[in-house]
Order: sequence, then C-alpha cells, then structure tokens
Amino acid sequence: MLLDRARDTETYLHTFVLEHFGIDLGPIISEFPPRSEFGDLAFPFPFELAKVLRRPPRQIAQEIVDHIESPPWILRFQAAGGGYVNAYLERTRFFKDVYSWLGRAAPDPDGDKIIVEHTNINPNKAAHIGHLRNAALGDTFVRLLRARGSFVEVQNYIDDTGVQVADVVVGFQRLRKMGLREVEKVEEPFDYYCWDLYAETAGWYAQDESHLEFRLRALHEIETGLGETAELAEHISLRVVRAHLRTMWRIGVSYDVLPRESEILKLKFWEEAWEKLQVSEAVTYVESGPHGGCWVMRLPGDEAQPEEEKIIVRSNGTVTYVGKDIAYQLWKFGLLSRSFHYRPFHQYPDQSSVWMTSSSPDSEEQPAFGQGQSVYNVIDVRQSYLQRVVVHGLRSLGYEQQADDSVHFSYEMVALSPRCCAELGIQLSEEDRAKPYVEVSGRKGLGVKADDLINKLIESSLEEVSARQGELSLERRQLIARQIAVGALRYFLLKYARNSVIAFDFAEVLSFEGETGPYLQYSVVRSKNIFSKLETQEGPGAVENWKQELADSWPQVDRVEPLFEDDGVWTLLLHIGRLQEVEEQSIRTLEMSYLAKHAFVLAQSFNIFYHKHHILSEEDRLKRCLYLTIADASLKGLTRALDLLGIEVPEKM
RNA sequence: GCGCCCGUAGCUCAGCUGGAUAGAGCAACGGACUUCUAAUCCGUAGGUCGCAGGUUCGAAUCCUGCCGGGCGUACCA
Repeated sequence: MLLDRARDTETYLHTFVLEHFGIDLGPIISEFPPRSEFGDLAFPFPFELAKVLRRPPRQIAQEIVDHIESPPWILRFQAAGGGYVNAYLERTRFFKDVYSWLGRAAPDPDGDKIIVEHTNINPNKAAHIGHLRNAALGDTFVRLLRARGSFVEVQNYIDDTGVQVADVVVGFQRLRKMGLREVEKVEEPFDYYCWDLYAETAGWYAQDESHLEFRLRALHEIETGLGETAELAEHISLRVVRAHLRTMWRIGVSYDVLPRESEILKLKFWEEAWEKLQVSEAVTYVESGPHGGCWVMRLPGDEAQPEEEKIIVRSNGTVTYVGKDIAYQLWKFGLLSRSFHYRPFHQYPDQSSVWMTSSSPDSEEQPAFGQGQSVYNVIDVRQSYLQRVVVHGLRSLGYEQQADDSVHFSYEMVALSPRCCAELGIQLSEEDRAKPYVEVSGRKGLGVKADDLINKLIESSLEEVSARQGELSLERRQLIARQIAVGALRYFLLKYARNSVIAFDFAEVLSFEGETGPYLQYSVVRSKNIFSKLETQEGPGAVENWKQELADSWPQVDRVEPLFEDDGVWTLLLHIGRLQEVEEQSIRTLEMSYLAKHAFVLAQSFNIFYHKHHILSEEDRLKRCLYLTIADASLKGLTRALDLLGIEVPEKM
C-alpha cells in the first residue's frame, strides 16, 4: 500500500524534475524517514541534482517544494535536512486504501508452477532443531508465495538409499542382531530409537575401520532394491518419514509430495540424465592422474579461482550424489522423458494428503507433480558448492533458463551454545570445547531433538496458561499451550537473518516476552478482546453499527484527518501499510526475518496504541469509531502476518 | 592455499539497493494494574559499529589490506 504511494510519488517527482529543470535523473528513489516528524516518505534526489546543477542540495530541495503542486494522495511536500524532499500523505485517504486492502481476499493460485523443496531429512533418525529451521523457512516462504497467488508445489526429498539409512541398517543387523521381524516390533518413538542407534553405529565404525565394510555392503544391497537388507532399509525409512511428517505437522508444516531416491534409481532417471550429459559433452572422461578412470564435470574458473573438476561418475562406475542430484533437478523442471508414479502416503488431520513416489502406477489417480518453471531448494549454506555444481550441470546441458531459475535458498546452521550442551549433559570433545558453538551432528548424536523441544515448550507454556487462564478446561488450555509453543518456536527460528548462525539456547526459545511469538499472539488476542467486549456491552449489532458509523464518518475528512495527527496512531497505520511491501521484499530476498521483524514492530505499535487509548470508553463518537477501525486494521494486519509466519492465534492468553 | 559467511550495547540480534541524532529484545535500575488482559506500557543507564586506509557532499553499509571466528573446498551424502 505504502509502496504504491511511494512509486506514484517517485514518478510524479521524476516528471516534475524533467519539466522544471529539464533534467532526466533516472529513477527517483524513495526512503522511509527515520523519524515521523520528517514525514511519511523521503526523497534524497536533490543530492543527485546538486551534482548536475552545481548548487547546494538544500536550496534545490526548497526550490522544488516552492514550485511543486501536491498530487491528490500527498498533503504537502517539505524540504528537510541537508537536501531532502519529504512528503506527507493525505492520511484519511491512505487509511481508507489500507483498510480496503486488508479486506481483500487472497488471489487464487495462478501462473507458472514454483517448486519449493525443503526439510529433506535423512530418514534414519529423529528430526532436530536444524531441520526445524529448514522447515520453518521453507514453509514460511511457501505461505508467502501462496498468499501472493503463486502456484506452489512443496516437495520433501527422501534419501532412502543413502549412507545414513545404511548405517542404521548396519546398526540393527550387526549391533542389535535384529532382522526385519524384530525391528518391526521396536516400540515408538522409533525415530528416537534410531537416533541413538545411528550414533552408536558411527562409534562402532570409529572403533575399527574394517566395520565400514558392512556399510558398503548394505549400501549396495539397498541400491539394488532387492533382498532382506533392502526391505529392512525401506521399513526403517518409511517409519522414520512418518515420524518426521508428524513432527513437522506439529509446527504447521506440510508437503505435497515426497520424492524418494529409491524410485529415482528404479525408474532409471540417472541413465537418461547420463545420456544427456554425454551427448552434450558436459562430462569428460579422465584418462590418468588422481581422477583417472572417473567422469568429471569441469567448472570454469575465473580471475578469482582456477578451473575445478567435480567427479560425477567414480572410477568404479558408480554415480556420486551430485550426479543423481542433477538428474533429480532435471526431473523437477520436466526435462526428463520419464517421471515418477505416485501413491497417497499420508493424510493430515485437515484431510489434505501427501503423496509419495512409487515405481509402479498402483494408484488410479496420478497427480502431475514436477514440471516446475522455477525451483527453490531450501538447503543449508554448507551445500552451496554442490548446488553450484548442479546448476552448472543444467547450464552445460543447454538449459540456461532452468539454470537461472534454480535457486539455492541457503541459510546458516543451527549450532549449540556451550551452555546448552552443558544443560543437555553432552560431553564435548577437547576440540569442540574450544569453539564458540558446536555444530549439531546426527552422527555424533549431538543435538536437540525436535519433538523434545516442542514438548518442553508446550510444558512450559501450559504452566503459564494455567496460571493465567485457570478457569478454562484442561483441553482448551492444552490447545492454547500448543499454539503458544509453536508460536514461540517458529518466531524464534524465523527472526534471525538466514546468514546468521543460530547459537541455540534454551532460555531464548523458552522466552515468551519481548520479541517473541507469544508477544505477537498476545497483541492479536488483545485486539480481538476489544470487539468481544464491544458485543457483550452493546449487543450483537454493535459491530455492524460501528461499520455504519465508519462509512458515515469518511466524508467528514476535516474532522477525521486531525485524529491521525496522533503520532502513535499514524505510526501504527504506516506499519500496517508497509506490510505488503515487506511481504514482497521477503520473497525477493528470501529473507523471512523481514516479515518476522515487521510483524513484531507492528505488534509493538499496536500495544503502544492500545495502552494509550482506551477505545471502548472513548466519549467522542468519531474518535471511538476511528479507534475501533484502527484496532480492526491492526487485527487484520497482524493476523495476516502471523498466518504467513505459520503462527496461530489462541482464543485467550 | 583458495572460496563463501560473520565481527554493531554486558548477552542475542536489526540496520532495506550508501543518507538525517546507529535501533530492538533480554539482562540491570526506577515507575504504571478498581480500566478493552501487566505475556503489556513508560523511563534511566549502556556503543572508538574488529583495526587501518580509500571512494563520496555523506560510510555500520561500497573497495583494499590486516586481525579474530565459522563453514566449504571427498572417487561421503
């Protein structure tokens, strides 16, 4: 909303400069002034103009302000600072625009398909906090895209034939002496059981390197897809995947389709990709040297770095991860002639369902997954190099457009602070102790399991809810506690810029005050309370009456406008008006923290407003009506922001 | 070695494509609940923006160098 006004004003000023000075400055840039006294929009272009005109910027700004006429949406212009032209909006008009924007329904999905891949947890152990960050980022991004009207498909890739699953298979077979029958009887939580077994198996390898042979053998058997070992691997991965789906559902994350690596092997995606790579000469055979006998892809160097070689096919003829990933990326864009079959895998409590790939068409209905126009891979920053190789693969196959539309949505890892390790009773190695924080590691069993954390959060919020809302039934309090827990968790995971390493700390996630999810939820609950109180005080027609009053008040602009002079009120409206722009900015920059921060700023402005004005006891009818409308706008704006962040609003707090 | 990222208040972090007096939250201290809920609000204190140069009317922001830290650079995924 505010952005539209800014754009309009930029164009308007550009035209003015052209007419008045005869200078085409190029695009005029607008900013948001640091303080509200400076106006609602700021334009620093007189500084640029000063270079051309060789006159002081302040003088130029003044000249512009003296000669320019205000367009309908601007109240006035003012010269300020060293040479700014600042604009003050017609506030009543602006508020009407914002308010009607808030009432608009979300557009239906339309246009090109966007594929967002996230979560991608190895199905061999319970999910941990690092995975939660990935899922929260990916899911929020998806929510933003969908709210904008984009057609989005959410994929969660399952590497069910990789080393990690093989390790747990080895653990069951060699350490536990268990076959499929026995493993089936392992009690829930199965993913927790695997968590420990995985770390134990890693330790067992470390004891004696010859143990690694078992891994290799298991890996081969799993890749063939036949035999008892492969069967066991599938049982493990499917059970763990179900656990992951449940965990992620708890924080409001869901998927459309789960493509599995085993199907990529069975359906021979790689073979087709391999043919393409050879025909286009994207890969070359190395005769001798350290990479002798391998097929490699050459990454062109530049001034900064030399040419690099990445092995695609090993000297023993097997494909590396990168190779398989290129094939998979090709499929996502619909660039392979073959595709998966699908079967319904899991139904969420809201009746929506997740599909899993299948090697045969055993379900009547076969959805058209894949064939995206653009692909976002949400993967942590450590995989940047590999992602670059994959994109280069597409490019060298001649798929320039698809290479450009392959986006690595990267983010930094979640690490454990030393204090956190101490709280968990984790004993750190000498090496790790010297570090400011340690990486979460499934192999070392080092980390906070997602469900443990969620449980802890629920427990803690239930205490708070019971202390405040003791009269509610336990069931209702539990629901509220869950909502608050998820709010706290998701906000915590989203408030950091994606480049920032989160040094995980229990005290911080468990905090419900200040810049936290519950603070946001609390502000919405407060604004809702105003309207429920209004209805209990004045009867069921009260809301309708207010809306009628509002419609009648708009024409009295002269009376309404001064009410916006209140600094807190106006700041609040500006923040609501900026929401749309912040959403777009978050999408453009893949920075979910912008949205999170803005939601907080919005809640903060609302709380200030709420504290300053007692709305229902306001005696001036016009004021009361307007304040109600502002509270409603805040409610709508905040709810919208929370919805995008995947945070629900509890009935009471 | 090379590449990417980070260094801002005691702590955790913002600071959008260079702009006006560098901001939040937590922690500390002091205040505000007969009111639409105090998970809130108000105030005080706290910063050589790692260091040194450079570009610019203007640098936390851009460039170069250095210091400190993290990650990557596998015939692992």
